[in-house]
Amino acid sequence: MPEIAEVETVRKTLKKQILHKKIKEVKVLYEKMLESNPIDFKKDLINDEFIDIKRKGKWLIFELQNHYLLSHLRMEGKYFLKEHDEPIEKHEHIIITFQDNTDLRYHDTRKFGRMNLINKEDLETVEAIKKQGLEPGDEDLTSTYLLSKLKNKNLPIKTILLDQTIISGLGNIYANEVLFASHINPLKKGKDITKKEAEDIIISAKNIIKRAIELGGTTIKSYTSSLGVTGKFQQELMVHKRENEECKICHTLIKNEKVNGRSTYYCPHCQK
DNA sequence: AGTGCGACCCGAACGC
DNA sequence: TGCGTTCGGGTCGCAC
Repeated sequence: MPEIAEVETVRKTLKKQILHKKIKEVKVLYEKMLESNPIDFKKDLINDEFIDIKRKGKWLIFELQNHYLLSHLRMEGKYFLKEHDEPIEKHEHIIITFQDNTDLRYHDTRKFGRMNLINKEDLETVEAIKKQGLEPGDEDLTSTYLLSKLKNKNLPIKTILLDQTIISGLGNIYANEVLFASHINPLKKGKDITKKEAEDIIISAKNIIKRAIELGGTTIKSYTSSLGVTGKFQQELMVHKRENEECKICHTLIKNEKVNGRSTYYCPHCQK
């Protein structure tokens, strides 16, 4: 499932391959995928071209001459580049065809991903983008910032780390890994996090995300595509998806329990 | 305002 | 074997 590292990898990979190619056809095979009206979506994309691809948190922001295409991959979204004459596969929902007869195809098994085509001047008004917090790669993300957000919070720190308005881009996998690296129990309440612990969280988040991006993301499920995006970070996971396996540090069995409805993996010995 | 939870999806895993 | 059921996961929107 794509987290920020995968999204960043997709951004970089696509950027090398689709910029400045004129769009000649757009197929929308699953309309609920779009926040926009499908008719306008097609009309506005055709004859335009991608001129840059940016990212905000887990949102991909495709810049065109006149619009931005916002795309969130959620759990299973993937982009493939294919020749236009290749058969359309079951879960390909949006197909953008370029003048050179190559397709950019959006594939999403569970149909959870979303796209939104907006006018350029409206980017600042899109709530989903506007409310994103600081990113792990952002210099302004400091323990002071995090502590200010944790003050008075009764929620478990694990839940808070998933709140994209505080830290943008940490998903379930990285939240589990960051807390392991910081030796913090996932259930510890936000308001009880110390300055030292907040520092550990920030340092771990920055390191883990940086490392994951270097390795091209996590991708538990195999994710080979025509883009050549294959995550290697899963080999470095310390707790995530390792229930009842030994902790790589102390050999205690890793636990998995739901915290606010989300699978939470931790070492009961290393994360007291 | 802060918090909790169902809905959105469908393949995989599980139960019988 | 084959059927039916349950589960998961990021985000939104609604209820409290």
